[in-house]
Amino acid sequence: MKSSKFYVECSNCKVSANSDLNSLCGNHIEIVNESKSCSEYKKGQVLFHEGTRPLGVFCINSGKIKVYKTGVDGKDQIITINKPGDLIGYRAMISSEMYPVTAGALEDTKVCFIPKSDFLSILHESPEFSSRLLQEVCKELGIMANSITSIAQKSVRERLAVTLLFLNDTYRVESDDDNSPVEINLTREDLANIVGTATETVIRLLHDFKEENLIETKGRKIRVLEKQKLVKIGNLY
Amino acid sequence: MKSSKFYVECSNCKVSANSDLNSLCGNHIEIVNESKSCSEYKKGQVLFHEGTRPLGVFCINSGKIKVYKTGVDGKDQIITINKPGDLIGYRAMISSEMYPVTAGALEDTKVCFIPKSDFLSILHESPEFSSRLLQEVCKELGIMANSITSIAQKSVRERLAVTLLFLNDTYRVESDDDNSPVEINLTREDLANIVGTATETVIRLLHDFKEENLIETKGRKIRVLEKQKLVKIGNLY
DNA sequence: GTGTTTTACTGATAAATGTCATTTGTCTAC
DNA sequence: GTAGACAAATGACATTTATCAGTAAAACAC
Repeated sequence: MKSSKFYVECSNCKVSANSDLNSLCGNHIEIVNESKSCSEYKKGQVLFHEGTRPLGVFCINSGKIKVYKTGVDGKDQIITINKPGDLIGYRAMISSEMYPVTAGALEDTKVCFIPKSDFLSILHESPEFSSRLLQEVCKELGIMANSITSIAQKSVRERLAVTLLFLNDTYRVESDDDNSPVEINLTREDLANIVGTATETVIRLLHDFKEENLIETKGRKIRVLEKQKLVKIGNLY
Repeated sequence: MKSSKFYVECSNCKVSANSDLNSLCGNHIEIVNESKSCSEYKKGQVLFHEGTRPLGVFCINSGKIKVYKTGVDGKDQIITINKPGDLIGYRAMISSEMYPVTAGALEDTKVCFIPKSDFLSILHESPEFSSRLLQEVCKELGIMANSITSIAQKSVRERLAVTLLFLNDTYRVESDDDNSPVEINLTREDLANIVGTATETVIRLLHDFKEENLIETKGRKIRVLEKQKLVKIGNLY
């Protein structure tokens, strides 16, 4: 499964700047550092499955994770894409439920795993951390409300435009400035599973966007050329 | 605006059994009781508007509140319906954002309003309460993920069946047992705004359900007759 | 109760999107 | 580097759902 191990010290992990874990004090950081295990997931491998019991929390060190839900007909709906620094898998643990979603690697990804007992005890001991998580989760609920409205009301063309802009940010690497070209590397099927439509529909609309010179493609890779025009198409006021 | 005042003591408020506020200790309950103000909103009145700054938290005493987001074309998407005991309006406050949604009364509704400063200080002082809220919010994120998948993948007929089952629970009164008839009292437009479709489509599908003897209607009121069959239509495994 | 406004309902039609089948191209593992 | 597998692309078609227009009925305010 987990193909290989790697090792980082939390204290000098470069993703900590982007992580909720950075609200922990030195003492708690040390507990995390001692109890965690680091491993690499190959593209396509699953971190946890919908319907299973949470055993701990994952902190992404490098790579990208898709968090999705599989519908009755077997089609996946991607809920979020997570990046280095993000914590995943803690929500169901906190609400004492089975995972409502599955998490899988979109590319080769390094993650640290913090066991449930350690995570929960730190959560209880550190008001700073739990307050930070509460803020985070409240913010995400606003984002989700927005997603629901978007899927319910916008056309597929609009949603695809919005999604491309989102992915353009997600796939941007640190070093890039805001307008440097970004290579979005996702299968058309994953893209369709974010937008909430059929793969063929995405392909046809990407073709249109290409003809309108809004994007360019190279194999499966997509580059956004005209952000402003996509903003307009997406009806993002 | 708020047409009339009423008064309840938190200590003998009968909704507290269903409220997250019941995790507060006597001391904190007293602070809430002192600082809160109670008022009644008439059907159709708005508690807070999308885009405005949160000033406090509402605790529903009686009635029902719809929480919705208005799309660019002016159509509303209802995100949740809240009942007595529910707290609303705290999320944006916690994440220090403007309200991402609007809250309006679906029927004449009594609410208590707890000012921001009092609510936030209690949140910081009471680990039990903040932990309870965190659990609550995490659970809701799972529900939202489910909603997104449902809107993205299910047909309108399936979603309407699911929504009717949900409303059947929401409109059930305490005293009723699980199988007593429930009167769902919502405009067809609100129903469409939950399902995420056009009003006419809802009307046509309700007509079908009626012909299939799954529901009966009396004016605008809807009664669910065959829960099990709706479960099947909704593809709720 | 009565009048007025709002909502429910019906039909006809158009538009958007999904589905299926097939070909072409690209990725990946050996 | 090449074979085999997998993904992208395209066309034809079916289906769902939205939109518009108009009438009937119900809810609400006085």
